[in-house]
Amino acid sequence: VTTDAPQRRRDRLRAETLAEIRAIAFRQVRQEGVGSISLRGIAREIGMTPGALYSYYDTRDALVDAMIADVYTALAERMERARESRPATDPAGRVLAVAKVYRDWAIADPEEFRLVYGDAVPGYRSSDSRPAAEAEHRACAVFRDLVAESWPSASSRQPPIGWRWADLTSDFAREARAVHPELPPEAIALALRIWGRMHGLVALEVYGHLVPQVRSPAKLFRTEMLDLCQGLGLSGPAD
Amino acid sequence: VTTDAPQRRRDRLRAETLAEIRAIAFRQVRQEGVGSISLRGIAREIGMTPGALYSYYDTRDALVDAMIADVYTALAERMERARESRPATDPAGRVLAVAKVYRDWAIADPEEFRLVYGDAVPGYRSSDSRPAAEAEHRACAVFRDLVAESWPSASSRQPPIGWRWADLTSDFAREARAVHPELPPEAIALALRIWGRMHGLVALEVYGHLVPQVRSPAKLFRTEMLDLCQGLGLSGPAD
DNA sequence: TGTACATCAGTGAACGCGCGTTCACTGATGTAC
DNA sequence: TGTACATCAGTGAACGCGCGTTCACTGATGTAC
Repeated sequence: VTTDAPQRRRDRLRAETLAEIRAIAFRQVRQEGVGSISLRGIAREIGMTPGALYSYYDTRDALVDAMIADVYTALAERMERARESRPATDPAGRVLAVAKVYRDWAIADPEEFRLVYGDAVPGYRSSDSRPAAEAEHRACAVFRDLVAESWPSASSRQPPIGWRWADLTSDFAREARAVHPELPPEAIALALRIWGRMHGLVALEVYGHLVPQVRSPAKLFRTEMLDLCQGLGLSGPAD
Repeated sequence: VTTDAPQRRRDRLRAETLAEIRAIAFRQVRQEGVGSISLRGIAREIGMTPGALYSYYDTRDALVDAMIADVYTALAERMERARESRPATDPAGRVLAVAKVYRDWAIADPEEFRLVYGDAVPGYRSSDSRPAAEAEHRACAVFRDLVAESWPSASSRQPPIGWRWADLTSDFAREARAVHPELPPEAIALALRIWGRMHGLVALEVYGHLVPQVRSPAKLFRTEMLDLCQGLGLSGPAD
């Protein structure tokens, strides 16, 4: 046991440093904005030489990737928990809970929102970071599950546009059919539409486009989400 | 007449150079992305010294301001024309026409979309550019007018959340009441919600978040817009 | 317990880069008599 | 028509800046006998 304790000590220190780098990077993003993530800035704040960071992240974009994955994963988890915070017998409550988490997250930390859903960093190109893709996948799954619960009442209210499985990407369609064999492609399209609907007002707000018009964006968002539930044929949340 | 012709010649040349600067800036935005607008890059391409640009724009941000105003104004005009491309007796057609213009514009030139609705440029802070604010105002007015035409059928379908004029900014509320005295604050909130609804899927698409899921984002968008019309109590467009 | 060696976190200095902005200037274009 | 002057577009060089990244190195931490 004692033989590998020292080894573990180094590992632990390394993990701590990694966490510290990320923490400082996040603080900078929150304070300076997403446009000013820089290794040199982080190095300065952590009290390290810029070069030293390269034993932790191969490149600046790798760090950004990791940050995006972190943020997106945390969001997906919160969305999952939000959905489960209401009983399955209260589908409207579930929709509203997820919506609230989505907006609260974005408004509490707009720069994190920008990191995930905006331009990220000047030179940065996404590089198909696997963890970020997985987080997005989980978030989508939440919308899909919400639809599954609402489908009994929502199905009859869909616009008259036929959807085929081929309209979705094959991976996405395959998994949807595996998890919810009872759902038609229209339902999956609906899930994406719900996502878009939550996203729209939040994106406008984060980028400052609602400020000149509305005093209470939260109320606007809630109105929109109640309208959404209505359109799904759900009665109001069981509050 | 001949006395000020030479004066005019210089003015004309100056105006041409101004236009050329902007044109090149736009080309760079479209090709290199919104993150790489730089005076030096423009100077290089136009065949000028960087310093020379300072007799045309006081600062880099002034140029960005002007570009945003240009783009946003063009969008607003297209939206206005789209609305008027259908008769007032076809409110659904008008909504769909505006929606189509909004998405087509964004997809044809994603970088212009980013310029207006995204992070713009790294160091850039908006500086409350008047022309851009006016363009946004015009775009909002289009949504407001769409609602005015749909309100007879839409009013009874609003979610049960009371809106007061005080929930809107005073300028915005004042003008809305002047132009459409018959509309309640709920209608104005609805206009903003419609904007958000068009914006959501488009923003997700532009930033690459629909690619992994859906093969035909255009169809998804159209489905959503038909659902929107349905929710407004409008019958299908008179096609 | 003590010594010889291996690992590895972090240093310090340098590389080349592109950026926004300023400023004294040149030389062509236009103006006034 | 011709000359002296004013305007003004654009030059060229420099300023200071911060960035990502590389690399030979030091010195502490851990390992093996």
